[in-house]
Amino acid sequence: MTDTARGTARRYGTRPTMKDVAARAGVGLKTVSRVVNGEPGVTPDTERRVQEAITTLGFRRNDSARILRKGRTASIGLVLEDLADPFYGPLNRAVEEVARSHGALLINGSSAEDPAREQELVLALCARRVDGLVIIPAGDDHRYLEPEIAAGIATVFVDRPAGRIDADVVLSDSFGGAREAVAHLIAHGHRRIGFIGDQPRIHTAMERLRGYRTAMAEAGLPVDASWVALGSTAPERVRAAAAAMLAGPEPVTALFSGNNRVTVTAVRILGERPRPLALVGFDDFELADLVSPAITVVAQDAARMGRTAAGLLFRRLDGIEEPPRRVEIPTRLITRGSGEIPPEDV
Amino acid sequence: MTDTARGTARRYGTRPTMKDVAARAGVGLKTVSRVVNGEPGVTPDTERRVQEAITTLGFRRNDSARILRKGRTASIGLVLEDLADPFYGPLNRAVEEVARSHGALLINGSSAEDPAREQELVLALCARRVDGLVIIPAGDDHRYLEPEIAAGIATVFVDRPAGRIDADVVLSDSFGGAREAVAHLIAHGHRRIGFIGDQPRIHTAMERLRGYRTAMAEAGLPVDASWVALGSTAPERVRAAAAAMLAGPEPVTALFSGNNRVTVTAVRILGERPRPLALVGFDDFELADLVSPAITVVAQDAARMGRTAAGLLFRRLDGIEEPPRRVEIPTRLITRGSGEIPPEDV
DNA sequence: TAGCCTCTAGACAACGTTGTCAAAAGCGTT
DNA sequence: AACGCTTTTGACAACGTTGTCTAGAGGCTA
Repeated sequence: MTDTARGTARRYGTRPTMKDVAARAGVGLKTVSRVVNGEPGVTPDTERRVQEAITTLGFRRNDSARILRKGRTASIGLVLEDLADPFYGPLNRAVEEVARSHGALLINGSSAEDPAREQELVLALCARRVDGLVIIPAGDDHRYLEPEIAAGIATVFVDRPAGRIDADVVLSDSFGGAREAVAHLIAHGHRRIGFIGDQPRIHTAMERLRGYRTAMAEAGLPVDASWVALGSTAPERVRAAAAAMLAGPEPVTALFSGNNRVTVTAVRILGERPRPLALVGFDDFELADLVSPAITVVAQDAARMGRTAAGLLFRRLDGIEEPPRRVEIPTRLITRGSGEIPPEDV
Repeated sequence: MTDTARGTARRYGTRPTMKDVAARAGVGLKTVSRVVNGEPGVTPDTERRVQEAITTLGFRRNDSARILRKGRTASIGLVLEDLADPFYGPLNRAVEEVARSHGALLINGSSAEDPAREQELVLALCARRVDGLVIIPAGDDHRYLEPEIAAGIATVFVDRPAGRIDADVVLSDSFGGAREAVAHLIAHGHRRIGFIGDQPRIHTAMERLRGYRTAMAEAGLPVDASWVALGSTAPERVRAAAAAMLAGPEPVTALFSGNNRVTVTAVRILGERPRPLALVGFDDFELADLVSPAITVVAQDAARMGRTAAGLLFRRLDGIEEPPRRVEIPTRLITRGSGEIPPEDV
């Protein structure tokens, strides 16, 4: 093969470069670059020759080199808590769609709710020079991001606010949603209501607790210390918390669960009890209408949160300068039955 | 500031490079590289000076440049059908974990079940020179990947086999699972069983259909053409298909649903009917035990599929040469009630 | 003290692309 | 036939890192 002699042969594991294509087509390097990028100023005839060489050699532009040269990577990073959590699926997908519409790829990873791992992941993404970051924070101190932001990496936080730095953030109205949920239970006659939520260091957990307390206070109801349980969302912990609230002479007659994992466990507990227990869960889930009783929930619009966050990110990337924004996405109470069980039935 | 004069000042949006660090620390470029990468042959004193400069300037290695130089990107691509589909959550997460344990990042995207979009996404990942790809194929012709594979990009297909190329693939035992499911219904007395599955161009849909037909044939049961409906998994389509099977003088007495989206709709339909209908679904889902009746399913181990696929990928990346493998992950029938309803009750 | 060896350090090229600039070619006008 | 203009083309440097190679410093032995 003449190519071998010319030095444009392909060894296994070695890819042809623009130089190879140029040699093959008998044109200059830059001309190949122009063809590959659809830049003007190339004769149809030359273009054809280059295209031919590209096809024969199986050339594909090396974006690593392009990125190095251009400075922009056309990729954004998404750091969330757990890729397997159904709550993040629609959010993930929404961010991807927006990225795609801007021609960017999505690099993502799970922090597993571990601040150290979050930081490690975020900095790895920064080293890759992603153009921007969408972060569902696990930690509560993000000052480590300051040099990165100063260097131009746009950053938007979702679901929970950033810690100790000023950045865009998109939140659900946790406080309002929780307050509405608890007020709903109170309206149906409950006076002793338990709250099982996520770890206290998680912002949304505290906001939902605040909503709970506010609704109780507004109704003039006292809150017994034993009615509030914050901590891990592991089923055993949730079971233990629920058992504690349901024991004793004055058990709670209704439960407000702070997120979808807690809710699922709570539904299981309900199913095992002889008599129903009123329940409202924060965050909707598939089939919530099919279990019996159907579960009343405070629904968050995860897809909208993702879209909003990614939209904000690309606004920044498009160079729009404005002070950091805080966007709150409203929640919606969906009544299905479990929240409307009166205390007498419990 | 002396730095300005020296040319090592930081402008907004410009990051310090190793050159800047070197100038600041008064050492050579390569020495900085050695410190950054923990290579030996640097005096403790020199190392300290370099570290100091790194911290002051807020330097972070540019991995784009590193990748260009080294040829490996330490990242793998994952292309799946829909990031928001709960079935892919655990798979996604499992792949991520394996990637992480190998020090690689995960770039992913949804094909939305569109072959053209799959190809576009895959080729974009190849242009980024990911080290390997895990693909849940939407298309049925993957010859476009040949040059990429020849160039050394490792590729593993999951859930469905590759089309017209020879590559590693990790599958569920769709045939066996379906056969077992239908045999289970037959064992409970059903003779007219409907199958609602995914589009015929999807490999798993056909395999499950084959399992269905085999089980029926093995029991000596005829299959009426109207009992089989392949197509979109949109709720309306599934409803229409079910309605057709349940109409007429000889309606089906049991339903076998070909994937979890179909199952969810089928559960809804069941709930709306005055009398129960036997149902077995392919693919487990959260709360399948809590709806009533609880749903009997053929469970796939998505996490194991992801782990296996990623494991295979990294084996290839570690240079292990062997002919393409086809791994089949067994399924498991989980009986919960809906599959054990006898035909008389229907 | 000369000779040799080891260890630290830096100069330089290379990875594959794109931006800049200048040369060459084509064409119409005078 | 000479000039100027536009269009096409390619040479070259640069992006920020790492691998190779060599120089210099320092210590040890003969």
